[in-house]
Amino acid sequence: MVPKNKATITDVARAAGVSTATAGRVLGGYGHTSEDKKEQVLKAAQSLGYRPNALARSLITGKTRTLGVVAGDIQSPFYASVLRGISNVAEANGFGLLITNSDEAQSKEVRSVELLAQKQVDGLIVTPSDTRKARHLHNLRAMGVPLVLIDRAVAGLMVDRVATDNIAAAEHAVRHLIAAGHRRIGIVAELVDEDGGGLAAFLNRAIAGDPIETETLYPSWQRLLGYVRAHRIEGLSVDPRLTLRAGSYSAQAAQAVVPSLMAAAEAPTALFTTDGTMSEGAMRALNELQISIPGDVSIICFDDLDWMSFHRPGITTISQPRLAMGEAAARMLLERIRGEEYPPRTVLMPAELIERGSVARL
Amino acid sequence: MVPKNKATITDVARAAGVSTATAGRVLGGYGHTSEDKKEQVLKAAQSLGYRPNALARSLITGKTRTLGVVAGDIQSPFYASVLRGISNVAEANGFGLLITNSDEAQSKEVRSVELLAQKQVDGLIVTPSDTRKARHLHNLRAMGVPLVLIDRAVAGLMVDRVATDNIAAAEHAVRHLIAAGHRRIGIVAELVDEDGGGLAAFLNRAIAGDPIETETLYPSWQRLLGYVRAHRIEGLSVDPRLTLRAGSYSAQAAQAVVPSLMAAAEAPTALFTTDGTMSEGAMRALNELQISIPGDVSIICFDDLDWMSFHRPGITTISQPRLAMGEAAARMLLERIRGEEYPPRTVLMPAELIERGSVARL
DNA sequence: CTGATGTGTGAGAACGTTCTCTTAACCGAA
DNA sequence: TTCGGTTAAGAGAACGTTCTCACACATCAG
Repeated sequence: MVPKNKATITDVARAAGVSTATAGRVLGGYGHTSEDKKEQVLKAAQSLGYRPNALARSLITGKTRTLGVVAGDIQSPFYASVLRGISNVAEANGFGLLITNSDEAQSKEVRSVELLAQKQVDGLIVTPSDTRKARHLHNLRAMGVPLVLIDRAVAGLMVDRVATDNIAAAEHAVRHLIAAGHRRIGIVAELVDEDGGGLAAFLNRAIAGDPIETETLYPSWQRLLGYVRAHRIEGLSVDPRLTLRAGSYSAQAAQAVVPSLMAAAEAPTALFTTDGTMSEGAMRALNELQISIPGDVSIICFDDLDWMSFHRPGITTISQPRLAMGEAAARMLLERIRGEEYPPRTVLMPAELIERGSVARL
Repeated sequence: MVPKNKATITDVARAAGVSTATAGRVLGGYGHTSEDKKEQVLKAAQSLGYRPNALARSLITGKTRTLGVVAGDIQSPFYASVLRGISNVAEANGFGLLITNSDEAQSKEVRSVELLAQKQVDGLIVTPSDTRKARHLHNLRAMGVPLVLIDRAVAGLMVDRVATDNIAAAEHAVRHLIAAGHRRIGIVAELVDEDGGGLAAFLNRAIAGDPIETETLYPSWQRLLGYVRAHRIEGLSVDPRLTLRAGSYSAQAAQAVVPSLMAAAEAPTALFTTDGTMSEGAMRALNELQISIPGDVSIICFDDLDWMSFHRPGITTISQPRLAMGEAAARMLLERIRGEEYPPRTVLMPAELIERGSVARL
């Protein structure tokens, strides 16, 4: 029996012959009620098909039991996995999930945050699209809205954060290539929006070993830094011509930038791609150029995608724990929502090198 | 200037020296207000950092401008793309998106729907995990909650629905294999929860050309039906031993079931996998068995995944418009929410055969 | 017997909006 | 002048809950 027009707590109270207060106590599970009244109310609720209105409840309690997420693009394997991780712990705690895409554009991110804030989410998980300016995020903090950052940091924004240890992971990958005898290693990276004077200046500082503020670096720059550090450690010089900047976050951009490098006089013997999208673009380019792996060129990719294990040859990758990152972020956010107080925490998750068949020994 | 404690419309009204009614009219954009009052209110709102509380608004208007989605698993490429499509039109219309996973388990689906209903979403998009019984969905209809189904139908539930034309697409794929000279074609399908007497009985009815209620068939069964029909049309008999049922929706299950078939006395010369997950499992198995494509076996996959275009050889696939499906579903839902009345619509989207290099001519 | 403590119940306020009424002013037409 | 219509603005109800308060009635220690 499902009535067409929804029953409210007042209807239930009337049907059960009690006050709305008592009905609320039974149905909301707070306060004290006698067994018989409880039974009456429950029976009335059942027969009326009562469903609590979370809106009204939230309005008065000030809690929505809803988390807001601003992801770059739900569709990409990275965000899809992270979201699943977030969803797992949200669900386990009875929280809903309001999800938006920023497409890595700050204007969209700002609109998303505004939407989520108006809907009164209890907390937000954001992958900020700009690591420098982010007034909307500072505002959230000032308003006391719990906030957790994933994958990127924001300068001066002291909040919880979870990310991969990009520098160490990239360094590990490149040293693995060097250990296999490779001396000319190309890097295919997004490297959008250079901060502090462009790619050349960054490379010079990195090569010279100058101190660099790594926290607020974009992941692709961090991975480039790891690449440079690996060279330094192994006593190799870095050839800037081997640094391929896609300039935007798309497989097309990566694909477009690879051929020139491979056709160069001194082509690299190995490639390091700095994320799943770059990997896809690079693979597309190599496929079109009929370059064989690892015969003509070796490759290590950042982020282990499904196909890499059954591709021939298997692709050697840096596997980052995407699901666990989402879960960690959600758990940290829930702690903040519960009111637990810590100094802002940064969780750097280790990535794992998975050796398959895409790296040749020279 | 961002005040710590949030300002309400009452605060704004007081600061502007008007009634809450007038402030509401300005800030909510309804009714009439004079220019000077409007200016005062806007200025007050600005300086107080006023942000409307969507909860309170929704409570009284009865509209939340939020869509609920119950997907199987956000993480899978299929759902990720569909969700992105939904998200695109939701966002364009100023709607939020509350997303949950069912993992294809009805118990979780029921809990998800309950959560979303309590949060008073204006409408729901669901990929029902059970096409037979779905009381919770019938209840929604009875309560007048707009509902759109994706990918699957539910027996007796007359609501809008968008899906791929699975039977035609599968038939097309298998006929393509037959045209290439293949006579023994294996099918790798999920085929969970047989309805009406199991796989053998279903095959017999399909082979005999008996009428079959196709609407409420699960996609993998529909694709199996297309497979059988292709054989009928081409005058070939169907060998039930070539029907591989994974029995659950996971790549592992698909992977586990392939080796026996390939080792059989009369192994198939071609394989048809009925979805992305089955494709992945089959590819894993073939890779482990060192079976080469298309030399040892040809393959056509259902659902075009990213890697299929740069895999060597390129994988010939049936490409279904996942993004467009999500967009269509969201658009239909928004129409219903706006109150437009039609008889329940079923949108069957055509899938496209993309020829690449995984099918050999015999 | 008194006071303190705890349980059970209801009346009514509160949450932050929008909605419904009412009043008032103004305008032009009868 | 009177009437109807439009525009502007405020008072207060309404949405469906939970919260606060008050009160009645136990029970129990001193």
